[in-house]
Amino acid sequence: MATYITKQQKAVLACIEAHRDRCVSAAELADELRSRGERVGIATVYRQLEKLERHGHVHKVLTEEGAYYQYCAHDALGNCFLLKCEGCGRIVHVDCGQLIPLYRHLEQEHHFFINPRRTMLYGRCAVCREAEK
Amino acid sequence: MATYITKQQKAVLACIEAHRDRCVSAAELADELRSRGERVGIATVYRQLEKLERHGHVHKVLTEEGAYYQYCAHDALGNCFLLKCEGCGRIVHVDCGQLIPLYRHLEQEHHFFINPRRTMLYGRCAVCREAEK
DNA sequence: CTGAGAACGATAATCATTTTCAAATTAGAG
DNA sequence: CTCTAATTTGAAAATGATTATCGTTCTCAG
Repeated sequence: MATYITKQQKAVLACIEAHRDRCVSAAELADELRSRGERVGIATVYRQLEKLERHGHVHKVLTEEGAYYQYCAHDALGNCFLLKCEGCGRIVHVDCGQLIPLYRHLEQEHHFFINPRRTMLYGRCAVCREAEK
Repeated sequence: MATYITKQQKAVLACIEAHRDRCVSAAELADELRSRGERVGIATVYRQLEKLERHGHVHKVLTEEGAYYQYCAHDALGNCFLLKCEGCGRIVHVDCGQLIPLYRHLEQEHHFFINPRRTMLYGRCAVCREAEK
């Protein structure tokens, strides 16, 4: 066998899945798991998150304060992309076909093949935009 | 007076401005400045980059390998965006209007206002794509 | 039940970035 | 030009998130 299924593995997946739309750091996840009585080292949390990211179950988001992770349902890919508000930090999932023409253009004219799982657009959500006036 | 104008300040700005479309790390900038005979410490490079970013002269890009900086002419925005190849790590600077319809769509339908300076699309460049077959 | 291989966790190592602080630099006043 | 106070610098130490190490523990096919 190539892979063992461990209780830590399940625990990390379950914990990040429980958060759904919120982004959490590795440290937050570790703290939460420990407060539930799970015995999980921070290194394992990082290892699991990396594996989950490779398999497309989790999005990794880079920020000034370090990396954040977010659960990502398998079926919502392809037409789905991510927006992150620079104001409130919230990550918005948008599921619409508007990106397809852009992806096609980049492939044909610029020979670049987008990975939607990894791509995040930055900007301001309506609330923060309004608040700044 | 609130601010002194130093030669290091001018040197950092001139150096990153000379790169225009390329992204450079703080270490690369420092090396280049030193190879030109400038006496500049790495801490000062970081300090100047931070100041330049605050003033909107420079665009900071976060990657797995650390931060990259790119000179940003005030007028050349909107139509330009960044692609990063997950294979070779190269950052491609694309200047075309193809993103405009998407931005407009996001504003009108999803009430989200994109910041092109922060946004980076991830994927595979033609070379890496080909090499993987 | 067993053992080889996989995963674990504590801790050390890494490395980009930030902070510290004495010395050097700047610019306005005299 | 000279003096001085405030700012900036750079070498080195500190920080802090992430990764690597390695002996121990766990998993599961046989």
